[in-house]
Amino acid sequence: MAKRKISNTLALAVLGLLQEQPMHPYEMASTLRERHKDSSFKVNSGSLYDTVESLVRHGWIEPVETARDGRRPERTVYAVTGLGQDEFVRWIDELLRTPVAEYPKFMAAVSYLGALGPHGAAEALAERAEHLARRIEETGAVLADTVGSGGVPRLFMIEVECALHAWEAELAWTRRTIAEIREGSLAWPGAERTGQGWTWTDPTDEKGTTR
Amino acid sequence: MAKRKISNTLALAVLGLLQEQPMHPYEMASTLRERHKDSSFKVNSGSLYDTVESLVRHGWIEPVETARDGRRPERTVYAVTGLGQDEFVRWIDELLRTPVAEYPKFMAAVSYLGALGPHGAAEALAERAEHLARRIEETGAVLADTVGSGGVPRLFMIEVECALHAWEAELAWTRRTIAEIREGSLAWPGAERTGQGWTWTDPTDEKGTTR
DNA sequence: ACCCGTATAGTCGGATCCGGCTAATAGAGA
DNA sequence: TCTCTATTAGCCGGATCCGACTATACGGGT
Repeated sequence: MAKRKISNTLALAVLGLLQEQPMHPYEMASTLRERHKDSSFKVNSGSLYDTVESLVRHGWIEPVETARDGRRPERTVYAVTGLGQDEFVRWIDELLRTPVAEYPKFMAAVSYLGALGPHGAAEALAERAEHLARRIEETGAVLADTVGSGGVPRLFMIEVECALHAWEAELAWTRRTIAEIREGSLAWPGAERTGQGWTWTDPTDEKGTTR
Repeated sequence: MAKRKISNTLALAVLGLLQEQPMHPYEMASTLRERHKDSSFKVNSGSLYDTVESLVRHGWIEPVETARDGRRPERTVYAVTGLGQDEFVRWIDELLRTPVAEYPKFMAAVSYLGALGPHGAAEALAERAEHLARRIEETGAVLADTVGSGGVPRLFMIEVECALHAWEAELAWTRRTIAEIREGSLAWPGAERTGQGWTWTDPTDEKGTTR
């Protein structure tokens, strides 16, 4: 599959907002935050202006007016073009259809879980589990009093449900792994590379070397 | 929490490898690929050399020799320093303990699931589900014939189990959502923004609600 | 003997990203 | 009335990242 000319998903958010009505960048940022979309998109004002400019260059959006209130910096209002409208839908479709490799920080750390030793690893994972549990609870509450109260249709916050589900899975894995470490069912070899391949010490076997 | 001076996790991979023995960058890349660590770290040769240089600047690693075989480009071999060793452990600990916001492409797309309409959305999700299922199967197979055969201790590929778990959760959510769309239990309001707020058509209620 | 694909090893320029900055206004409080 | 902070709005320099490229060596086929 050919690479997309614009890959930053913040551009997708911009396109989404302009689908509703023309806006200036600052309003995009505040609207995204208001709607809790800042948990699915990294809303950074610096990147936002770059992104908008890039969308203009590609002809997906265009400036429609530049207004000025008093002596405040002038705001440029943008609207989506026909091309932008099409690309918006095509892009979403593509992102949904084809999973792409992502590299979450957590995976990186889990790769080297061994380095902390069984005790340290369980400790660290336990703290993460607490954070996750708290975050899940908080997000659940937000969801309950926006969608739950009927203020916003469920579809408009479906990504929050999705994220919640993902965190729950991560929490489950984390807790299970802590348990396995503590009960010893996850063997903790000391890693040593000797010439070709690996040598490690099986903890069930007494003469162990640790690095 | 103060921001880390180096945030690219590829640096963590480098540190991890140099924990075992000194190496030159090209060997790091091939070792990572050999051990399937390239699914947790984005191994890009360009980034790798930049990363190594940055680690040197920070004094976490240092060049120990520059060898040359025949007329091939010379290779610089690096080793981890004491500082680098400490930081390695501290960094892993921090990454495990505190979850940070990440912005997967999938979440971005799910945010605008509505734009595809119920039919298109279910279609797209269904294709994703197939891809995910295939990937899970393939990865499971790899895991089985590396760890399963006893060639490598389980701890050394624990991140693969973790990723597998995450994909399974994503697949479950995806399938459940497809089902909800198809059976109509996920209401599909037509989004229209009228002046302030939205108006949407609630399929159960005839006269739209406004927010 | 020659060609082609792959492995080895690394460089470089340009695109992207982001944090920190400016600057004006509105409103709260002393 | 005067200062202090928050909000509105956007800009910019430097750090980071990555794809595309160079160049040599090696092994196998024809």
